[in-house]
Amino acid sequence: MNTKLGLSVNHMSVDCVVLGLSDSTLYVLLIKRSVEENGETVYDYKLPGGLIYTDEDLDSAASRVLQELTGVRNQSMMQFKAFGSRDRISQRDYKWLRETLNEDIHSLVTIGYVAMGRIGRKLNLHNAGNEVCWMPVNEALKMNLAFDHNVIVEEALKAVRRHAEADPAVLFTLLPAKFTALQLRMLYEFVENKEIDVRNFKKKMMQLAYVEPLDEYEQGVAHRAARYYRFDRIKYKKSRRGTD
Amino acid sequence: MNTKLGLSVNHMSVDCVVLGLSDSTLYVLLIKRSVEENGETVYDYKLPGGLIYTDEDLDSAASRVLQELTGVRNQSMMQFKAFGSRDRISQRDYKWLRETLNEDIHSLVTIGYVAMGRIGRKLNLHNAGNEVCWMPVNEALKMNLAFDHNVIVEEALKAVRRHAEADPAVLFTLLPAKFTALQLRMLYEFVENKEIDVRNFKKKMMQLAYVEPLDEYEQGVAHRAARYYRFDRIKYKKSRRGTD
DNA sequence: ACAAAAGTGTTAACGGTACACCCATGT
DNA sequence: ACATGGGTGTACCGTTAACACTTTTGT
Repeated sequence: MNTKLGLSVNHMSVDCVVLGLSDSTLYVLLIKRSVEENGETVYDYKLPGGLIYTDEDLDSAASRVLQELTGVRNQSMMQFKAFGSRDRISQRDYKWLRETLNEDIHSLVTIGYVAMGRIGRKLNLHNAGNEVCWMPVNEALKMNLAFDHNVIVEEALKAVRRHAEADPAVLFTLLPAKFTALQLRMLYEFVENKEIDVRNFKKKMMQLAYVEPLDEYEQGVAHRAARYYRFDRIKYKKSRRGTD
Repeated sequence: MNTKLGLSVNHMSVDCVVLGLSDSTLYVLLIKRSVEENGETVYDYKLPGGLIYTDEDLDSAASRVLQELTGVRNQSMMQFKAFGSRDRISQRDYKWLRETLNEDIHSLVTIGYVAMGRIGRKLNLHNAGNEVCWMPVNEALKMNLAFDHNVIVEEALKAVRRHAEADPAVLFTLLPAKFTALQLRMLYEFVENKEIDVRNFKKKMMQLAYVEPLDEYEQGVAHRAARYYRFDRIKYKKSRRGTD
C-alpha cells in the first residue's frame, strides 16, 4: 500500500444522465450554465451533477443531487461508470467550479448515473439561476458540453443499450403507462440501432406475455387509431425467474 | 450545486480483481492481510488495491497499484463499477487502514477494475510483509474478504460475463498461447454458466476463423493426446470490423 | 485389456428475416 | 377521394440443440 500521505484526497461528484422519450426522439436533461469569459457572458450546458458528501452512499448522492437540481424525486438510477481522466476539466470548468463552490478543486472524479424518465413530468425549470431543459440527445452530442459530459452521455447510451438487451424492463420506464406499438418499436430501434420490420416486431411483441394489449385506442388522429398497450410488471418478473 | 464546503472530500481507491485460469478452475489474486484483534494476530484476505493520487487518471492508478502490490506490469484492465456504500468498511478495516496508512480515513470510495491474467506469470509473492496468492474464486467467495471485496469479486464476474458475450477476445487472455479445445470449452461453460455439448462446441469453434488449429498435440498424457489451438488476434480484429 | 479422454455427423425444432396488401380515420 | 399511418400472415433460411460411437494412448 502506498503511503504518500495526503496525496490521495479527491473531490468526487456524481453526474446524472436522465433520458426521456417524446415523439420518438430521445432527450437528455441538461442544465444551462453561464460563464464569464473575456468580459462577455457565454452559455453552455452541463449534466445535472454535484459533489458527494463524505460518508454518503453513492446511490443516495445521485438521487439527492438530481432532486436538488431538477426537482425530480425518487428516480431510480443506475450507476454505469466512473470518469477520472486528468483532462476532463477545462480552464472554463475550473473557473466555474471556483465561482460556484468558492473552493479550489484540483481533481474531480465523477461517477456517472443514468436514469430513464418521462418527459411529461414537472421539473423545477429554474434552479439557482440555472435553467433546466430537455434537449434531443443528438443535438446535445453535437455541442460542447461542460467537462467531459459528451463522453459521459455517450457512455450512458452504451450502458443503456447493453442493459436493455439483458433486461428490457428499463425501456418501459421511458414510455407512458399506455403506449402504442409504434412507440415501443421506436425504442427498440434506438436500442438496437437499426430498423425493425413492423410485422416481425409485432409477432415478437405478442409473444411477450408482459406486453398487454388494451381495449383503448388513440383518439383524434388523422389516420386509423393505434391500439394502446401496457407493461405488466408482475408478469415481467414472473417471466424472468432464474435470470441473472 | 450544493455548497456545503469541505463535506465533499473523499478518499478514493482502486481495487483490482485479477482472474486467472488453471486446470479449468478460475482463480483470483488476493493479498493476505494480518490484523491484531484481541491481542491475537488474525489473517484474512483482500484484493490488491490502494489509494488514488490527486490528479491521477483512474486507469493509471489501477495499473500502478497492481504493479506495486504484485509486480504484475502492463496488465490491461477494465473499470467495471464504483463501490461507495457507507457500510463497506468494518471496524477491522478502519483499524487496518489507520495502521497501514497512518491516517484516519472516514470514507473510502473504490473503483473496481478487473483483469484477466495467466496464472503462470511470476508474482512478487511477498510484498511489504503481505503474501500474494492465487485462490480459487469459489473458495474466495466463501470466505469473508476484507471490506466489501466479496461483493466486488461477484460484480467483477458479472462484468466479465457481460463483456465476454459482446467481445470474446477477453477470454483468450486467460488461456496460454496454446490451448486445447477442452480448456476453451471450460471457459465458455464458466461464462455461460452451463454445460456445452462437445460436438456442437467444436462445430462452432471451427467456424471461428480466429481459432487456429496447430499441428501440435499434448504429450505424455494418459489418454489420447489433445490438439492445440491458438488465438489469432489479427483475424479476430478483422472479423469484427463494424462492431460497436 | 482396460481406463480415460479425444474426436467426429446427422437430424429436428426454433427463431429470425424478408416481404406486400388492405383497413380505419380525418381532411 | 385521398393521404396517412395501422394492422396483418407466410415461406425460407440459418442457428441451435439433441444425441452415441470409435480412436488414441498410457498403465
